[in-house]
Amino acid sequence: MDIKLKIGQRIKVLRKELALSQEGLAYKAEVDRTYVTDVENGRRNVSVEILERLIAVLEVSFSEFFNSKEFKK
Amino acid sequence: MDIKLKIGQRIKVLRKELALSQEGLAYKAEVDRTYVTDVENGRRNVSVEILERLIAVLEVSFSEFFNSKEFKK
DNA sequence: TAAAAATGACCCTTAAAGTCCGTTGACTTA
DNA sequence: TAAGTCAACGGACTTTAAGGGTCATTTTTA
Repeated sequence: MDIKLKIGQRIKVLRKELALSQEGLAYKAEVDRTYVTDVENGRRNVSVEILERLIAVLEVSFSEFFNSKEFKK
Repeated sequence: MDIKLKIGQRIKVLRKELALSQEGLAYKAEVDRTYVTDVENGRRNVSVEILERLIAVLEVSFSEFFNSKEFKK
């Protein structure tokens, strides 16, 4: 599966665990509202600085974010 | 420390473990040699697709790449 | 210790990342 | 009905990632 989609799905799962809307995540991470939709649907090749902002809002470290079975080989 | 530099340093460590030159890594990952220099020195905000190519050459998964102390909180 | 190899730094394109405006449809609640 | 939230999508726009040329500097090795 595409890395962009894996990341998008992981973000979506973590976002829902926090009962946050896409717009809420976007606001807190200071990215565009429509951008979050695209990222979650695997349509964006995010840069590491943007990813850092998103996963900070999701309250996980890079290590935790990628410590999920879809990122293991 | 800046996320770009953390990633750059991690790449450098893994690259040296494989006794690979920046040019060798660049060639295998199909990116420019000078780009690898910049990435390792924390001057590039890499996208996840480029990062995927680099860490594939370094023979680690995303999970393994980020399973290093600098990425834990 | 000189040559060769590897890395670093600068600058300039262009392809793509990321923003911002809007609309639409599904679902919920009053 | 109506009004609100949420997600998806499109088009136009601005900003920046990524590619690539060249030369300088450091490191390695013969």
